[in-house]
Amino acid sequence: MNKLWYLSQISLFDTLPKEDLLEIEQITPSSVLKKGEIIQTPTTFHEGLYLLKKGKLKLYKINPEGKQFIISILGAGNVFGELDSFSFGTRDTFIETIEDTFLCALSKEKFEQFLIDRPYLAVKIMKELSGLLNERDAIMAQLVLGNVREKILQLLIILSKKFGVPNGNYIKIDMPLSHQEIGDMIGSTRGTVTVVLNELAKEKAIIISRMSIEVNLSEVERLLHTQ
DNA sequence: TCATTAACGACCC
DNA sequence: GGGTCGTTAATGA
Repeated sequence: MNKLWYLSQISLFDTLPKEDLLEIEQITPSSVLKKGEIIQTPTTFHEGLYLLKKGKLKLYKINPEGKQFIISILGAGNVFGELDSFSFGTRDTFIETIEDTFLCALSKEKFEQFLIDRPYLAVKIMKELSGLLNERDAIMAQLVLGNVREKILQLLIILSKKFGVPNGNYIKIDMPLSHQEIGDMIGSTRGTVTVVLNELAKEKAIIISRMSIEVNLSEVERLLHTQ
Protein backbone atom coordinates (compact mmCIF):
# COMPACT_ATOMS: atom_id res chain seq x y z
CA MET A 1 0.00 0.00 0.00
CA ASN A 2 1.19 3.45 -0.82
CA LYS A 3 1.32 5.34 2.44
CA LEU A 4 1.85 9.00 1.92
CA TRP A 5 0.68 11.64 4.23
CA TYR A 6 0.65 15.39 4.13
CA LEU A 7 -1.21 18.40 5.36
CA SER A 8 -1.93 21.34 3.16
CA GLN A 9 -2.14 24.77 4.61
CA ILE A 10 -3.39 27.06 1.94
CA SER A 11 -4.42 30.47 3.11
CA LEU A 12 -4.82 32.08 -0.27
CA PHE A 13 -7.08 34.88 0.70
CA ASP A 14 -5.20 35.96 3.82
CA THR A 15 -3.66 39.05 2.32
CA LEU A 16 -6.36 40.07 -0.11
CA PRO A 17 -7.60 43.64 0.13
CA LYS A 18 -10.95 44.15 1.80
CA GLU A 19 -12.71 45.02 -1.46
CA ASP A 20 -11.70 41.69 -2.94
CA LEU A 21 -12.89 39.78 0.08
CA LEU A 22 -16.21 41.58 -0.10
CA GLU A 23 -16.52 40.72 -3.75
CA ILE A 24 -15.81 37.07 -3.01
CA GLU A 25 -18.53 37.16 -0.39
CA GLN A 26 -20.98 38.43 -2.96
CA ILE A 27 -20.22 36.05 -5.80
CA THR A 28 -19.90 32.89 -3.76
CA PRO A 29 -23.01 31.01 -2.77
CA SER A 30 -22.41 29.60 0.66
CA SER A 31 -23.76 26.58 2.45
CA VAL A 32 -23.99 25.37 6.00
CA LEU A 33 -23.11 21.75 6.67
CA LYS A 34 -23.56 19.59 9.74
CA LYS A 35 -20.81 17.53 11.32
CA GLY A 36 -20.31 14.18 9.60
CA GLU A 37 -21.66 15.10 6.18
CA ILE A 38 -19.82 13.76 3.17
CA ILE A 39 -19.57 16.59 0.69
CA GLN A 40 -17.59 14.85 -2.01
CA THR A 41 -16.81 11.31 -3.11
CA PRO A 42 -14.69 10.29 -6.09
CA THR A 43 -17.92 9.85 -8.07
CA THR A 44 -19.61 13.11 -7.07
CA PHE A 45 -16.76 15.34 -8.02
CA HIS A 46 -17.42 18.96 -9.05
CA GLU A 47 -15.07 21.45 -10.55
CA GLY A 48 -14.69 24.66 -8.67
CA LEU A 49 -12.87 26.26 -5.83
CA TYR A 50 -14.10 26.15 -2.25
CA LEU A 51 -13.32 28.48 0.59
CA LEU A 52 -13.74 27.08 4.05
CA LYS A 53 -14.99 29.89 6.26
CA LYS A 54 -15.76 28.02 9.46
CA GLY A 55 -15.40 24.44 10.70
CA LYS A 56 -13.13 21.60 9.69
CA LEU A 57 -13.01 19.03 6.90
CA LYS A 58 -11.09 15.83 6.44
CA LEU A 59 -9.90 14.71 3.04
CA TYR A 60 -9.26 11.03 2.65
CA LYS A 61 -8.87 8.17 0.25
CA ILE A 62 -9.94 4.57 0.63
CA ASN A 63 -7.67 1.88 -0.72
CA PRO A 64 -8.87 -1.35 -2.37
CA GLU A 65 -8.80 -3.17 0.97
CA GLY A 66 -11.15 -0.58 2.39
CA LYS A 67 -8.59 1.10 4.61
CA GLN A 68 -9.07 4.82 5.04
CA PHE A 69 -6.13 7.15 4.68
CA ILE A 70 -6.56 10.76 5.79
CA ILE A 71 -4.68 13.01 3.40
CA SER A 72 -5.38 16.31 4.98
CA ILE A 73 -7.45 18.18 7.51
CA LEU A 74 -8.52 21.68 6.56
CA GLY A 75 -9.56 24.45 8.90
CA ALA A 76 -11.12 27.88 8.48
CA GLY A 77 -9.34 29.96 5.83
CA ASN A 78 -8.16 27.00 3.81
CA VAL A 79 -9.02 26.62 0.16
CA PHE A 80 -9.54 23.45 -1.80
CA GLY A 81 -10.87 22.41 -5.16
CA GLU A 82 -10.02 21.61 -8.72
CA LEU A 83 -9.98 23.36 -12.08
CA ASP A 84 -8.59 21.73 -15.19
CA SER A 85 -5.49 23.86 -15.11
CA PHE A 86 -5.17 24.03 -11.41
CA SER A 87 -5.34 21.42 -8.71
CA PHE A 88 -5.18 21.31 -4.96
CA GLY A 89 -5.02 17.54 -5.12
CA THR A 90 -8.61 16.91 -4.11
CA ARG A 91 -9.69 14.89 -7.13
CA ASP A 92 -10.55 11.26 -6.36
CA THR A 93 -10.86 11.94 -2.65
CA PHE A 94 -13.64 11.83 -0.12
CA ILE A 95 -14.31 15.05 1.74
CA GLU A 96 -16.23 14.92 4.99
CA THR A 97 -17.04 17.51 7.62
CA ILE A 98 -15.76 16.83 11.13
CA GLU A 99 -17.47 19.87 12.59
CA ASP A 100 -20.40 22.05 11.61
CA THR A 101 -19.01 23.87 8.61
CA PHE A 102 -19.61 27.00 6.59
CA LEU A 103 -18.45 26.74 3.00
CA CYS A 104 -18.28 29.12 0.04
CA ALA A 105 -18.20 27.83 -3.51
CA LEU A 106 -16.52 29.63 -6.40
CA SER A 107 -17.25 28.28 -9.86
CA LYS A 108 -14.47 27.64 -12.31
CA GLU A 109 -15.54 30.54 -14.52
CA LYS A 110 -15.84 33.00 -11.67
CA PHE A 111 -12.53 32.02 -10.17
CA GLU A 112 -10.67 32.28 -13.46
CA GLN A 113 -12.16 35.69 -14.18
CA PHE A 114 -11.35 36.76 -10.64
CA LEU A 115 -7.77 35.65 -11.18
CA ILE A 116 -7.43 37.40 -14.54
CA ASP A 117 -8.52 40.66 -12.93
CA ARG A 118 -6.00 40.27 -10.12
CA PRO A 119 -2.56 39.18 -11.28
CA TYR A 120 -1.12 39.58 -7.78
CA LEU A 121 -3.38 36.78 -6.64
CA ALA A 122 -1.78 34.45 -9.18
CA VAL A 123 1.62 35.29 -7.73
CA LYS A 124 0.36 34.49 -4.28
CA ILE A 125 -1.02 31.18 -5.47
CA MET A 126 2.38 30.27 -6.87
CA LYS A 127 4.05 31.14 -3.60
CA GLU A 128 1.52 29.09 -1.66
CA LEU A 129 1.94 26.07 -3.86
CA SER A 130 5.73 26.14 -3.86
CA GLY A 131 5.79 26.65 -0.10
CA LEU A 132 3.53 23.65 0.21
CA LEU A 133 5.93 21.54 -1.82
CA ASN A 134 8.92 22.50 0.30
CA GLU A 135 7.11 21.70 3.51
CA ARG A 136 5.91 18.43 2.17
CA ASP A 137 9.43 17.23 1.34
CA ALA A 138 10.48 17.43 4.96
CA ILE A 139 7.27 15.92 6.28
CA MET A 140 7.29 13.06 3.83
CA ALA A 141 10.87 12.14 4.60
CA GLN A 142 10.00 11.85 8.25
CA LEU A 143 6.88 9.84 7.57
CA VAL A 144 8.47 7.43 5.13
CA LEU A 145 11.72 6.88 7.02
CA GLY A 146 10.62 7.18 10.61
CA ASN A 147 9.05 4.64 12.93
CA VAL A 148 5.53 5.04 14.25
CA ARG A 149 6.70 7.01 17.27
CA GLU A 150 8.43 9.56 15.04
CA LYS A 151 5.45 9.79 12.73
CA ILE A 152 3.16 10.51 15.65
CA LEU A 153 5.55 13.14 17.05
CA GLN A 154 5.67 14.79 13.64
CA LEU A 155 1.89 14.66 13.32
CA LEU A 156 1.39 16.17 16.78
CA ILE A 157 3.69 19.06 15.91
CA ILE A 158 1.82 19.86 12.73
CA LEU A 159 -1.64 19.49 14.22
CA SER A 160 -0.78 21.61 17.23
CA LYS A 161 0.64 24.35 15.00
CA LYS A 162 -2.39 24.29 12.73
CA PHE A 163 -5.24 23.63 15.16
CA GLY A 164 -3.69 24.29 18.55
CA VAL A 165 -4.98 26.60 21.24
CA PRO A 166 -2.68 27.40 24.18
CA ASN A 167 -3.68 25.89 27.50
CA GLY A 168 -1.09 26.50 30.18
CA ASN A 169 2.18 24.79 29.32
CA TYR A 170 0.43 22.65 26.76
CA ILE A 171 -1.25 23.27 23.42
CA LYS A 172 -4.62 21.64 23.01
CA ILE A 173 -5.41 20.31 19.56
CA ASP A 174 -8.83 21.81 18.91
CA MET A 175 -10.39 18.83 17.21
CA PRO A 176 -12.01 15.56 18.28
CA LEU A 177 -9.35 13.02 17.41
CA SER A 178 -9.67 9.27 17.91
CA HIS A 179 -6.71 6.90 17.95
CA GLN A 180 -8.19 5.28 14.87
CA GLU A 181 -8.09 8.61 13.00
CA ILE A 182 -4.50 9.24 14.03
CA GLY A 183 -3.65 5.83 12.65
CA ASP A 184 -5.46 6.70 9.43
CA MET A 185 -3.34 9.84 9.10
CA ILE A 186 0.04 8.17 9.44
CA GLY A 187 -0.75 4.79 7.89
CA SER A 188 -0.68 2.88 11.14
CA THR A 189 -3.18 1.03 13.30
CA ARG A 190 -5.20 1.85 16.35
CA GLY A 191 -3.51 -0.50 18.79
CA THR A 192 -0.07 0.82 17.93
CA VAL A 193 -1.22 4.42 18.19
CA THR A 194 -2.69 3.77 21.64
CA VAL A 195 0.56 2.26 22.89
CA VAL A 196 2.72 5.10 21.57
CA LEU A 197 0.41 7.82 22.88
CA ASN A 198 0.46 6.25 26.33
CA GLU A 199 4.27 6.18 26.23
CA LEU A 200 4.38 9.87 25.32
CA ALA A 201 1.88 10.69 28.06
CA LYS A 202 4.06 8.86 30.58
CA GLU A 203 7.01 10.99 29.42
CA LYS A 204 4.92 14.15 30.03
CA ALA A 205 5.16 15.17 26.39
CA ILE A 206 1.40 15.08 25.98
CA ILE A 207 -1.79 14.86 28.01
CA ILE A 208 -4.43 12.54 26.63
CA SER A 209 -8.06 12.01 27.39
CA ARG A 210 -10.94 10.66 25.40
CA MET A 211 -10.89 12.22 21.87
CA SER A 212 -8.51 14.93 23.02
CA ILE A 213 -4.77 15.58 23.05
CA GLU A 214 -2.72 18.36 24.58
CA VAL A 215 0.85 18.78 23.37
CA ASN A 216 3.95 20.10 25.11
CA LEU A 217 5.37 21.43 21.87
CA SER A 218 8.96 22.00 22.93
CA GLU A 219 9.16 18.58 24.56
CA VAL A 220 7.66 16.86 21.53
CA GLU A 221 10.10 18.66 19.22
CA ARG A 222 12.98 17.70 21.48
CA LEU A 223 11.94 14.05 21.46
CA LEU A 224 11.62 14.04 17.69
CA HIS A 225 15.07 15.51 17.16
CA THR A 226 16.83 13.30 19.66
CA GLN A 227 15.52 9.99 18.43
C1' DT B 1 13.02 -5.85 16.86
C1' DC B 2 9.18 -3.19 15.57
C1' DA B 3 4.67 -3.20 14.02
C1' DT B 4 0.19 -5.47 12.58
C1' DT B 5 -3.70 -8.21 13.50
C1' DA B 6 -7.33 -9.79 16.13
C1' DA B 7 -9.63 -10.24 20.11
C1' DC B 8 -11.61 -9.28 24.72
C1' DG B 9 -13.22 -6.23 28.05
C1' DA B 10 -14.02 -1.69 30.11
C1' DC B 11 -15.72 2.80 29.83
C1' DC B 12 -18.78 6.38 28.27
C1' DC B 13 -22.19 8.84 25.72
C1' DG C 1 -25.48 -0.43 21.89
C1' DG C 2 -22.00 1.76 19.28
C1' DG C 3 -17.74 4.06 19.43
C1' DT C 4 -13.57 4.54 21.92
C1' DC C 5 -9.66 3.01 24.46
C1' DG C 6 -6.29 -0.34 27.13
C1' DT C 7 -4.09 -4.54 26.69
C1' DT C 8 -2.01 -8.60 25.01
C1' DA C 9 -0.92 -12.92 22.48
C1' DA C 10 0.18 -14.54 18.07
C1' DT C 11 2.16 -13.56 13.73
C1' DG C 12 5.02 -11.39 10.33
C1' DA C 13 8.96 -8.71 7.83
